Amino acid sequence: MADPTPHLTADSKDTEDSTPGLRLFALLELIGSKDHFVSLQSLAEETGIPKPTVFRMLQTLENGGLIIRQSDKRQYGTGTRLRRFAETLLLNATQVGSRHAVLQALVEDLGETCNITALSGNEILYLDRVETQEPLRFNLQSGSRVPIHCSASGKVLLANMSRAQRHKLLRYVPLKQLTANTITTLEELDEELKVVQSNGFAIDNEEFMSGLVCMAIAVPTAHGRSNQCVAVQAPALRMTVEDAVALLPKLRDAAHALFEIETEGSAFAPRTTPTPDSPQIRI
Amino acid sequence: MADPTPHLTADSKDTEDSTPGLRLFALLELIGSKDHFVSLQSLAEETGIPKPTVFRMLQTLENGGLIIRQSDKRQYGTGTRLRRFAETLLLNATQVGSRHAVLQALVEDLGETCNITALSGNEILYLDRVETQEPLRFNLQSGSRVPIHCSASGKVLLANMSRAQRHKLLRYVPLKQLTANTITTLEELDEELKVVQSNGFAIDNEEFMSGLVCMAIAVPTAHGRSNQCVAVQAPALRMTVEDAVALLPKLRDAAHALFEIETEGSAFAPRTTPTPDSPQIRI
DNA sequence: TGTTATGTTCCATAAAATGAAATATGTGTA
DNA sequence: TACACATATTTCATTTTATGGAACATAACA
Repeated sequence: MADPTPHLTADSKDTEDSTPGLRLFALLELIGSKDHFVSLQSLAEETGIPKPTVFRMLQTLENGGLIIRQSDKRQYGTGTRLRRFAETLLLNATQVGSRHAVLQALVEDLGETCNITALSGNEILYLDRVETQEPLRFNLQSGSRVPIHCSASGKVLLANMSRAQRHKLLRYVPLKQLTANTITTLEELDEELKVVQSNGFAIDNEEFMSGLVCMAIAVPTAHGRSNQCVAVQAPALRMTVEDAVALLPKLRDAAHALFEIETEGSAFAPRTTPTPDSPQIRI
Repeated sequence: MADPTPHLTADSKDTEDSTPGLRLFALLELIGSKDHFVSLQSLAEETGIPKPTVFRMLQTLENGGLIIRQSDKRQYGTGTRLRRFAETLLLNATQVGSRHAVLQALVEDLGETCNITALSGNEILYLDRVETQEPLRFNLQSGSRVPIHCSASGKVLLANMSRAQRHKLLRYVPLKQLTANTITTLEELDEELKVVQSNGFAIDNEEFMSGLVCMAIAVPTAHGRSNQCVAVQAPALRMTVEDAVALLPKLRDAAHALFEIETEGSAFAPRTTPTPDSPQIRI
């Protein structure tokens, strides 16, 4: 049975253990999150997975050298291979590091919270996020997801797609009304996206959450369509739509920096953004 | 269609893939071992696994939030969940017990606060920390982070990188001036790193915080570059740079002990540090 | 010694992984 | 525009693996 209804996991941090491989990894995460050795029994209890199954999973992990058993054979802990993996991973996360640095600099410059987002499935995924120092701010974790039709990032990425592609994607996405401003029909959305496309940026004018204004532009790519955005957001009290538009040049600079990070190797990064100097902006 | 490439993976990366779960993890390792995004094709080639299979595996990993696809959907990289896992793992690994013990012994020996640190993204992460008994001391929690360019650990790890990798990482890291001594230009930093590399240790001479002196050396690894440091720190009033250098041998012993803990299994631990007996030290 | 908590094996069944081949999608070129 | 080529995705019959209830084994404890 193909599953026509995509799961909107929203912000639930439940690990979707849809397949044995991911279950195995989840078990690994559980073991790795302890600072002490753990018994089969406790793992079975904590995960709710039957003991024989956990037993076999642990056996598999041990064969792989990912976990080890203490001398008495009854307690499990993380293995060398796993720790080496973790170290290598962090060591090579230089892209993430640079990305984060760009975001941080942008936030310090603008004084408002900024995000790097990506399209994942039919939702917008927060890749990274740096918060403003202002006491009044909205709280969204890096790694969480928001709907595509009522977020600035979502609209930018949709506007970058072909009409066919977009409609295919939106087919199973309910255009849920989250605030009074949320766009809830395909026709209206198509209209809005035309504006977005011609402007080169998208505004979320309290369409996702009342009182929250957001602006996003696409991070250019060397080839193909963009799948990432950089966005700024703030309470409507502090940032009007006009204020947001005024930040555009700085966002563009950041987007370009992100582009250069993505295309790291290429010594010379041709500016692929059309970037007309002064596009006529319609709001 | 002549197939010039024999199916044996050239890379010797062959881990006993006795089961799908481990194969999945091996794929994850391969992706995590790159400092750039990779295509399905290249993964299929490198692993020798047929494309449709790799495709499904990647799909699984993406569903689990372990990897993400960038821009044009054709390149894969490590996801948020995976990096969080790596950090948690290093912070909580089951050998923290022994690790902590080594640190504790070192602190008792030296009489000053010592840390174990790791690189995560573009920051230095405090993995563990034991405080001196002295009443005058600086307060930094285990789990907190400091900038890479003005910490002894950061400089050691940067010195261990290739020039290209380092510059990629530093390109977007603002070299913020935190004290009068902070190095704030790439040129000066490059110079300093040469010294660090030749010395085999790094000094933070009140570059991060006024009045705080710190020295760090890398914890050796069996394979690849080091991602961890052991460091000692103290108020400048109590420890001059010369004092710090005098502690070098004891730090080296501790680093070696940590190395042995990390590689617990391997009966014989070859000393991978060059460790020339008396390197000419430039300060 | 008996009792309990925990670890391990068995096995019929359900679920998942597999990869060759076909199809689709994009990318570069005439 | 069309065409060739590379890469990505879907399909599907088949093999392989995972699953968990129940039985069995072993260590821990009183």
